[in-house]
Amino acid sequence: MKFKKTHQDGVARAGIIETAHGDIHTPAFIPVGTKATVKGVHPHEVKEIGAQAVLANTYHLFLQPGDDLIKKHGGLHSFMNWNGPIITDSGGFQVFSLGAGFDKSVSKMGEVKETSGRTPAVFDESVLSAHGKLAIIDEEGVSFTSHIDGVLYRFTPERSVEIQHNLGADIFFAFDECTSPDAEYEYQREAMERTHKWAERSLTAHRQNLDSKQAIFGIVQGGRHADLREESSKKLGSMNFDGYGIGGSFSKEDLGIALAAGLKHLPEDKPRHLLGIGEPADMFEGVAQGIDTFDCVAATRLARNGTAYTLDGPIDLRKSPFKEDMNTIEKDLPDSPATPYTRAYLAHLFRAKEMLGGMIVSQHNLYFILRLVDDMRGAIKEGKFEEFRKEFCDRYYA
RNA sequence: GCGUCGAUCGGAUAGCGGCUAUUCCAGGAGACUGUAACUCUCCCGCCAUCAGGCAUCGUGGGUUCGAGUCCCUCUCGGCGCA
Repeated sequence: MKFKKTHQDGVARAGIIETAHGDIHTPAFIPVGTKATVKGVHPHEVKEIGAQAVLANTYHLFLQPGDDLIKKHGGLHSFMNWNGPIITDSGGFQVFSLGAGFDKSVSKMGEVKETSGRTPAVFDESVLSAHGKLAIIDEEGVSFTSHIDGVLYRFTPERSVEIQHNLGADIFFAFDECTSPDAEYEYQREAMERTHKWAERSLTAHRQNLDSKQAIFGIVQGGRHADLREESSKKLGSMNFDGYGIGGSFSKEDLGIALAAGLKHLPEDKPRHLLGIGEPADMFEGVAQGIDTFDCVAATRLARNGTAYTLDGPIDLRKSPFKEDMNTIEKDLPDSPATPYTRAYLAHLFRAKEMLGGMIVSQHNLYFILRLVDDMRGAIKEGKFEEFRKEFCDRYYA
């Protein structure tokens, strides 16, 4: 993998990530295909809509169908019939969503509230069940029970690298710990330091495999604390990763601060990915601060739940006003895959629980977000990024 | 006509003498950012200063400390026999 920066507009930048399976022109949005499928959208449609790459998940594919099977199949590209670039996430986010975030209403951008919960360093089924969680973290790694069949497994940084080698993505992430936004400062520091150690172990494990042509990205953590973020970026930036991810969760207001501090000491000539962020305003902020790529489930999840992006903000097609709305989702995006359909038809599909509704809107939402980031790239090349940002946001958030 | 069974929120249901009448669907309003998510939450008789208050199980009576639950009347409907 190679990265070339081609344009600069303030701190925002445009460039090209070259992989064995093709180029990614950045800034770019990478659709999420957790279980080797972008939910509800055919691979050829994902391509036609304009996706340059997809992002799959180590945890999910390890559990089902198993990384060995995918290796036997010839790797993820062959398995899912996607011949473009593929990125795999390490499973670190699942440590959060199945551990600290389990059975709580904490999400990636959740409200911040203080609690005193600490994560025990012991692990077996009884401890897991006693804590009502599916994952427990210790210094060496994470023990977790499968959400599918309850079997106990263990991930370490080395194991995550091994699995991701079997999956064979062009780019993969080092195993990290994604903390809850409501964890206290001391825990954020502890988790960040653990993530740093895991990053070193991941890097070492990866470089030992001389046959691998895969690129490895390290993940900056530190929660919503600027000092931790800066420390994390300094530490990770000094390691020889091929690129970097900005991970974790933070309240919406803190995203800008976490980005500024988290990107501060990363090398300019390596790509930066902002993990799990896909709201337009947040992506504008990311690009403005020098982020090159994003991935996010929002486009497809919202779509399956009936919400479609429009240039005037999201609309929930299940709501009563759309029952007899004969307009298309977004008349100002005539090339959207959803253009041939009226809001009334889509509203009907959702009410009738027909899967086609979610499929069409998934395509539309992906098209909307992909195009938005493409337009950001175009604006950077013309030196008009901030103008484009203002123009879009003035209408979208009006 | 006789007998019998039944009538509970828009629909379907639970409820067999004891707090606030159950659940599902439909309807309404929200949520969703490295996907345990085609999911989840709340509302769905009336009033409400959001604490609560007042109603209500086809109708009208009755028994009882207490009735959707038991008894009688009527109305409507299903079934059976004439």
